Amino acid sequence: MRASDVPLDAHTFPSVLKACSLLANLDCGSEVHGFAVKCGFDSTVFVVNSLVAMYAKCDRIDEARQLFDRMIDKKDVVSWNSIISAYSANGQSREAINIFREMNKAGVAVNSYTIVGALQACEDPSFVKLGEAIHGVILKADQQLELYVANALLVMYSSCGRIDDALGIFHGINEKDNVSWNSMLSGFIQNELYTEAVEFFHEMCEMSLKIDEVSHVSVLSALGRLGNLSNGMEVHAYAAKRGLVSNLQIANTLMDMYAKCGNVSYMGQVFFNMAYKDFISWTTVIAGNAQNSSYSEALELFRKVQSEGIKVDCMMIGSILLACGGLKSVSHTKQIHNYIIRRGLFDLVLENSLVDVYGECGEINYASQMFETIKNKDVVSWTSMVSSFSCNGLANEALKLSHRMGEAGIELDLVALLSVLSASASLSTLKAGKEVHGLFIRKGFPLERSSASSLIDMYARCGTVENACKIFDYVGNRDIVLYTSMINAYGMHGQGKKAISLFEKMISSGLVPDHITYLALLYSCSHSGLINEGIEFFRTMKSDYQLEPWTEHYACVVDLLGRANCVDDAYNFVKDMPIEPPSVVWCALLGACRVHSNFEIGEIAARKLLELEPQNPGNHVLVSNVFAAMGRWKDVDEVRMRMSSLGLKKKPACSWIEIGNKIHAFRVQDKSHPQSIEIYSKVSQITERLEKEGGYLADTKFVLHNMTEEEKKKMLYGHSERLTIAYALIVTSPGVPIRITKNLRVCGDCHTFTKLVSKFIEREIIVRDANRFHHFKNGRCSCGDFW
DNA sequence: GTAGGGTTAG
Repeated sequence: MRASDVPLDAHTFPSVLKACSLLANLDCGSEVHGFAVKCGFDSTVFVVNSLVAMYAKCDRIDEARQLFDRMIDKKDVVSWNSIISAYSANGQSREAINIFREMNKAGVAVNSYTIVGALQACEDPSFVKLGEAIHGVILKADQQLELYVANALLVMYSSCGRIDDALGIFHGINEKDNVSWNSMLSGFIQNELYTEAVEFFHEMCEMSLKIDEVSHVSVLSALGRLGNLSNGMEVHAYAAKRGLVSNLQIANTLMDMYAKCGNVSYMGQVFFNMAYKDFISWTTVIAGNAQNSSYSEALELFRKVQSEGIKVDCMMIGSILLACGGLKSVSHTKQIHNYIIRRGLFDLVLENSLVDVYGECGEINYASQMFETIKNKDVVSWTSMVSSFSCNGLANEALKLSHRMGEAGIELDLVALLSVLSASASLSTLKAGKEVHGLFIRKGFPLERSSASSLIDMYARCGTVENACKIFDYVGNRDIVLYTSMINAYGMHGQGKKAISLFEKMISSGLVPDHITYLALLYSCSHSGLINEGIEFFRTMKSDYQLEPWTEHYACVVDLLGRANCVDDAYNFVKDMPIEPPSVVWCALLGACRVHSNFEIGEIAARKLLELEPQNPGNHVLVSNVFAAMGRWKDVDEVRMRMSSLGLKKKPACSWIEIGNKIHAFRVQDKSHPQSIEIYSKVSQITERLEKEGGYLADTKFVLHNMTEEEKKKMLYGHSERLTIAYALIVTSPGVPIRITKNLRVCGDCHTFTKLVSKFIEREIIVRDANRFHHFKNGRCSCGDFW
């Protein structure tokens, strides 16, 4: 239609503008605005009102506001209502409420449209008080709530987390319509009450209400979050029967449901069958792949998005970054980072994700640079950086950063506290861990689920299994995660019998163990030398609970057989594995060969290990240790040469102890400590005493260098754990247990040395090495000399 | 001129 061809009536404009609004087509809308000006209708109130609504729907709230302001005293109630709902729909609650107040002050009589608009603004929980006040006013004026108003009240309460009030409104509505039912349904979902949502949906079905597209979308999203695949498929079939699968939003939600239920192939089928896909379809399918570890597929889909010119937004990039993190691929991450910069797609979520993903890729410098450039760091930014430090072995930096976070005035939430807790646990710093425990209490976080499990883990890893036990006893509602953490805690400390009886208690309380529970249990058995029990548990996990063992479970059994000096059986077991044995299994076998001096199988395991993971310096060190123990120096040299030709460096050994508020760390042959002279003389003094009283004889086969016996002995005296023990004996009082942490495994000679110290100097010593705890007491160690 | 639905993060 052209303004010049047809004489236009002012009443034509609202309907045309309505069409523009529905299509969110700003170009058309502006053109119509132009016509209106040309025709001189741009001061006709109902035309301007429609223009205001159109601009608001097209995300041009400022243009809408200008038009509204220009009307001055011509505004009618519709004008006020339009601008209020425009601001509400735009999430600008504060502005909507200001105008609502201004309108009241101006003495304009409000109607139900006004109330609905104002209530929408109160969907922001910080304005719920005003919402309540409006509710009160309406109740006074009318006995019976108008349906639109009642529905808006319902939504307002459920958005503010007041599901009971929402239900109250819902039940008070006499003539409920679809919107009432669907709003209630999505209210449950907003408040994470997914089971209730599904029950409510069934109630809707039973009452043979019209289940429309919106109801389908809602219930599918609830089923996805519950991971309820079978019901999800039922709803899918139901929707298909009614021809609703061609609905774009239903198809998108179906994909999300399948992804959240872990079924990528069903998701793919829906995607493939969609006749029309929007960019949310692509985002959903990319996110679904990334969440289900199909990282390369996610990246492949993103390439297609780019080549087909499909719209890309921050959410889509967020999922791509998840895939980059899963692949631990620095190059992909950098590519996406550049893409974000080129397209100007930055938002806080993406910046935070980049910190996280660079951390996961082991690029702590990039993570840190990214973190520093974020202008308005929120608690997620800080937490991402803390976990990046933590998962890259920089737990000390993680703790320091958590203090900076507090100083920056950031309120630590549950996730932040959990990541700080895990940093304290990996450092074994009981003091820091206890501080975080204190924060949990002060901030009023309930001791349950993830917080309780993490605290148990922290106390266990900090060497105080008693405290772990106290937490466990305190928690009333125990799930398998909690039991598993506690079983693991006992296992770490060589208290296998307690682990088993806790497992039995768990079974009798009606809980069903999973793979992780069995892993903790088998690990406990192997670390306590409970060989027959462990092998029996390995059998029952399959027969009683249909759990197909993972490679880690196989590794535990190899370890168990190795302890029983059944190295041949262990090797046969490995050969009979239904899956290709991974490095953990060969590692366990190699350990058995070392202890029982089985050179033949040891050699096979060593070669396999180096073949599978040639880039892991730890494996080379382990293999060269075993060759050294066999006295095969030629092979030791060969492994070392290979290491250096691959550019691999041995991780330097380090041990540390917490004294007062300070962590004292020692490296091999470390002379940097201020009391270094005193420490070395303490080592000689103890060594002499142990030689005399305990018959200690330095076992130089643990020195992996070719040098004279005297030089080798000197090397042993400078081992990091020995320096730490000597320092602890200088600065702590008799009778106080000594708790030491070491980043690698304890060497055999240090193990003997520590046992003797525990007997002749009468000191309990607890050492946490890379694998487990050693409790040295009265000349014995809880590991039974097998580690 | 009013209301309800789908995709991202530590």
